[in-house]
Amino acid sequence: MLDFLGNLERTDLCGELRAADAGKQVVVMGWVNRRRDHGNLIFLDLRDRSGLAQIVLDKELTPEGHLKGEQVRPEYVVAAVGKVRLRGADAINPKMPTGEIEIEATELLVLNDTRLAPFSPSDEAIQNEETRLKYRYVDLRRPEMQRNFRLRHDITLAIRESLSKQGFLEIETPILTKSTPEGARDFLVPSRVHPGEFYALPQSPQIFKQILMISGFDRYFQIARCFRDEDQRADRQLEFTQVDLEMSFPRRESVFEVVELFCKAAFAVAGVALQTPFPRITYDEAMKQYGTDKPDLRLPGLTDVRSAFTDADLGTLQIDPALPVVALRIPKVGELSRKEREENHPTFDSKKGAKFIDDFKRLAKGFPEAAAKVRELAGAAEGDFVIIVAGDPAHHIKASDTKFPGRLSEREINVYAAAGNFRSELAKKYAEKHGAFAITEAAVNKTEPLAGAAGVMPFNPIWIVDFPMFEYDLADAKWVPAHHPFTSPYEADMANLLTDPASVRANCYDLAMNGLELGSGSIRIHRKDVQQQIFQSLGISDEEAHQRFGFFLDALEYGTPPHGGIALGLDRIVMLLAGAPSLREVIAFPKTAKAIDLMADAPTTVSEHQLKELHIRVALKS
RNA sequence: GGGGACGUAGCUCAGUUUGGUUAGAGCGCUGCCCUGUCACGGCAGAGGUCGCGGGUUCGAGCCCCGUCGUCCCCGCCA
Repeated sequence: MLDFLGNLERTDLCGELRAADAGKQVVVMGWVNRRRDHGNLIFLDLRDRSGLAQIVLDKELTPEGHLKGEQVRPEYVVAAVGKVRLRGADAINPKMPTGEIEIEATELLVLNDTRLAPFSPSDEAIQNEETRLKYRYVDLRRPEMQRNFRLRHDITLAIRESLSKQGFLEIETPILTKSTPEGARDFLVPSRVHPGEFYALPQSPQIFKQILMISGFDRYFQIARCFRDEDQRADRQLEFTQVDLEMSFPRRESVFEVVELFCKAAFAVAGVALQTPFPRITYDEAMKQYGTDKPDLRLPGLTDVRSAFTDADLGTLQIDPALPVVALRIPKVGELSRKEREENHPTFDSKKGAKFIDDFKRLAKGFPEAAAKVRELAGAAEGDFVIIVAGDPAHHIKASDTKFPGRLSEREINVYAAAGNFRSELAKKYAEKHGAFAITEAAVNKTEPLAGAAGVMPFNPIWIVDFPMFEYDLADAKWVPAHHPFTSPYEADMANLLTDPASVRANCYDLAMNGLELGSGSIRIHRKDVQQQIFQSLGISDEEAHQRFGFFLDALEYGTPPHGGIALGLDRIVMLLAGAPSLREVIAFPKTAKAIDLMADAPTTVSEHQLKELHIRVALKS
């Protein structure tokens, strides 16, 4: 028999009660976490979002309450009325924050019962994702999840506060907007009123925020939902949230300062201190030193070890002498057996036209000097695992060898990237041995700080700058923008737009942290003549440009101030600070890798009637 | 679109190597007992389309083919 709540009002949250509350008359409400029935004495652990408190139901004190206590089961929703009392010295539970007290109930109301859940929020073991997502409401009751969303709230609030203080206005932009053929696949929404026409969900508020600058808002931000219809990853969902901002009259440094300030505030609420300014690295240097444009600074980077080998050595080893020869080093891994090394081999992306040497004993037999020099150059200590990655002349790949002065060739980038991928995969695999990630775990779990490798911080932000403006498309033999076409080139490089596109650097920047891309932005083009030059260098006619971005190009002609901005992945920031392995841990209702909402059961087919109203006919591929 | 891992009780998993009687364990669940537990304890019990379909075989959880689902990765993500 269930009880009504009536006029009963909650006075306290379970997890907040302390010894100082002893003697206080309280009403607490929540879920039964566990029940321990001793016959005439029943203990309930009552859980609400603040934590647990023990309720005691004594048959002598409250025969009715005790009777109800016999009936309740885990996850029943109950209200307990009673008095907080200190536990006897031998009954104190030091493992619980509320372990010094308990609530001596005089009344127990059973507000709701429950079907047997497929798992219990009090379970320690991680459930399989399918079950967790289907019964997300139960999953979200788990203290870890409650903590993640409290953290997400606190971070979002800190960012809003920081940006507001820095003079940014939060302005909403449309969710139903116009499809632009650039970038990712759009989600389309059919128009009922306009047969055959579609809105698109925004991939980002990019064009709108630029128009807000033209509109004179000077500093805009938005915690913006974005939609991209692409395949998912652990750090990528179809819909995700960006901290999106744009500012007028900025130097690049002004954007960096704004971001560094709000990041500092956001990380501070998680108890993490970030050092500002964040370090910077050029795109080329990032590729050379880390083999990626989102480096993880917690581990040593790549080392150029070309000088350790003579041309003859490289010939014997069948290494391309014109391509980079780099060493990657994973500290403290110790000696690996042949079998252990071979298990790592599938991790290496051989499609990039690179090869590796991980058998140093064998290398040292044939090339003792080179092997020693490589370890010396890489700064390898005893027990550090070193691998050489180099170009494989035998492996033909579709990549350009064309060397544009001052720029890495595609094949060079491929060798660095193969080394970079291998580095981060091995770093993950041997995390326990090198210990460089433990300091991050300790920081997010707020346990005692562990000693990481010397100088290693738990979170390592870094700005990546000086990206190339264009990439060469081999298939179509033309230059294509590496970024969206409103990204400004450096003023100094503009003269080369048509004569030497390879040398043009984009005035854009990425923020990376611990191997994750956190954000990306740029100083935009604000002048019509520059925009035209860019289109011209991309081979886009005026007519075509207007068809694709018409309204925006119009707006550009009405007094556009110099402006620029950035967007940071809020979900990824929270994921990092929560120490979560996937975005799904910090998004309340995420989708699976196949883009399904297992709880709501979306997507689904819709009725003929709905389709008809939208002028849509479904034609499935047979 | 491609590659890989996984799928056995409500949950976590063992059993699959080498096919062979009635498929097991822990937790949870149900009933009874228990006044100081907090992962309470004790006794008894229920619970299985071994993801699904097909094949091989005297016989399939185990072998083969297909398929579905979850996860990870490549492609993709201006």
